[in-house]
Amino acid sequence: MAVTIYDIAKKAGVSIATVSRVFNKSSVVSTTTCKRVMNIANELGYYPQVYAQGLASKKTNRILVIAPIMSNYFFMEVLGGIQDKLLSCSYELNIFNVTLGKDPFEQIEHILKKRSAEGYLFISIHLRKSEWQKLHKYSVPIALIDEYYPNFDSVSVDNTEGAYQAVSHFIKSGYKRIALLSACATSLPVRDRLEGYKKALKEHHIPFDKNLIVTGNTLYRDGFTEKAGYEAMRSILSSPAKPDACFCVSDIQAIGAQKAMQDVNQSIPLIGYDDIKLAEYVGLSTIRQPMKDMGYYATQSLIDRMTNTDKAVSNTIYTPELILR
Amino acid sequence: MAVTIYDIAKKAGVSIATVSRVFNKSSVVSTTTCKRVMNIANELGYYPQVYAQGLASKKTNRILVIAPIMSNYFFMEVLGGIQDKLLSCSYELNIFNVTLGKDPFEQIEHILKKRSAEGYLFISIHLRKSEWQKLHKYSVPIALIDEYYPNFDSVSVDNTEGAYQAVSHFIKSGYKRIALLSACATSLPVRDRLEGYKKALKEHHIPFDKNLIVTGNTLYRDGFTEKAGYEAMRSILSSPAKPDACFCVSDIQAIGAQKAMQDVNQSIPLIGYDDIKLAEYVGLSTIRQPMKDMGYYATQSLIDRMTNTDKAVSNTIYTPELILR
DNA sequence: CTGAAAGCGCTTACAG
DNA sequence: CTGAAAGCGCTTACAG
Repeated sequence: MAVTIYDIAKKAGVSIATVSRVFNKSSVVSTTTCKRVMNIANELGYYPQVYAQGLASKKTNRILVIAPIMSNYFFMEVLGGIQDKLLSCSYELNIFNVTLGKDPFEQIEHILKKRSAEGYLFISIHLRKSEWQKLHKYSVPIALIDEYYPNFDSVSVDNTEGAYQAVSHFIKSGYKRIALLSACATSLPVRDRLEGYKKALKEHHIPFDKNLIVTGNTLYRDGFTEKAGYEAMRSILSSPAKPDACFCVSDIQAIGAQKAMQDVNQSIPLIGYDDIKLAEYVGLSTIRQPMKDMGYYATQSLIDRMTNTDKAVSNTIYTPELILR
Repeated sequence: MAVTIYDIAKKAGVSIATVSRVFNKSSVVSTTTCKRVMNIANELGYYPQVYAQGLASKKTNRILVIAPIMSNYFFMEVLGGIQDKLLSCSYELNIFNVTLGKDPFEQIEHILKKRSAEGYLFISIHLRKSEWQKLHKYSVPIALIDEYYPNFDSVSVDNTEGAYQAVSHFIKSGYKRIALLSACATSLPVRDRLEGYKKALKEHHIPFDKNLIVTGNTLYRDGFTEKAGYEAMRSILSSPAKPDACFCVSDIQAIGAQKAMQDVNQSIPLIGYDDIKLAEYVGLSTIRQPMKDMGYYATQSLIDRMTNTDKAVSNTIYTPELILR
């Protein structure tokens, strides 16, 4: 049997209300009783039961991270930032994985209805406007990472700008036929990056050629895999009118692409996206996203909202940075 | 206000006990009332409150993963396996990060005392025998991944064997001065791999030379980083008596090591450890650990124990596999 | 098959 | 500063 506040109360000769107050740091308790209670609690090895606390106080003290799949680089880094921030708070962190194949909105709505957390951190969750609207009606603290919607606090990176930088750099270096190694087009960041790609071309009066947009066949993880990158690059290199440079929507795909180039002993300049830690070690040029910071500040702004419901909505948009290697 | 069983009970004209039974699939409820209750629950958008359920039933339906840091490759893959298994069960997954710098045993003991989960999955947690002994006294279901202790269910890989395979392969290929690119010596797997390294040397009558054991200066994450690998390889390559091959205790370090070799334009054969997905794409030979399977089966054996406390303890030990690239 | 009732371990106005 | 008491939303013997 676990120790309860009743055990402590009895031994300390006080009421359970007092014990409860001690643990809630309600400053009204006298120092002496506070100390006595604490000592006895330690002695008995007391730990408050989260479930009882939650039920009684109607607070869960939990933050729920909602994300597609957790085992990917971007997510890992963002999560690192979230954890860093949470270290200084007393919130517990839960993670919910949106199952692929099922409607994400439905899953999220269910989760929200369960009310198992006080605040929600959405990572790379992309919904329709009408769906965001509906979620907004739940009027529960939500912060978005890697997505933007005016009604919610958010931290994202200007994907259009990132792609624009990469492609512009190629153009300025004299390249004309620039391939876009893309991923699943349902992904919003992917679409934005395509925008940036087009914008750069247009600005330099290079006609858009849709044959230069290539995707791997592997659709697992929206195509953000080494394998998908490998496949796409193989197909790029074997196409009749070979491109002379390639912008790739993620580093992980770019690493697959590098391998493909090596395997057929051909090489064109490549720029990836994300700047995952590995990029530096495999000599990959890329567009840097401050992933860790994004996690950190999104968490901060979520907590701010949780403690102050009517603070103004903040939408932070980072500018990505071209890293040449 | 969230919908409760009271609301449903009233609307359905039954008692709350009946509503509760419907949701607990207690088969004693008549099909007609069951349907009626279900319909009303859906209509009202009812979701049971986990905290109330937990308090009343004294069950949490949670599994807690306890691990050092989550943002590393090994952890990610193992977690993938855990999640795969959990998909078919109704347990919720929580993750607790052991904070570096503080005593891990103390942290774990606190967590266990809180009793916030019904089963615990330890990933890469290495304690003293006396500490495992103490944890065993809590008589709560615990399964170990990447660690072995006779009293707990566990899934691990024979680290000594893995290192032995790698080093033996080098020796058979004619190499004599084989460096060991190591990591933090407090890590049990690292120590076991050192064992295997020594064993292979001994068997082939090659004297052990401790100058061939190299570690990076970066101790972050126990030295399992690209950076630490890079540093170590730089120092290896600049040592007076340069080795002619190198076995590295993790792929992530090996990738750093590859970069180091490139930077100084030297190259010696390298074998890593883990077989992370990237290894294939950077052409890294390695010792494969079935990380995903480990997560999957450890979870399975934990759940088995949770449902059947006195099943025999199972210690699964995988044999690693040499992958040449 | 169903209901009344006690209880899970806390929190928190309300008095004093 | 402290206590008595109600209540959080469920579950589960115990009767019937």
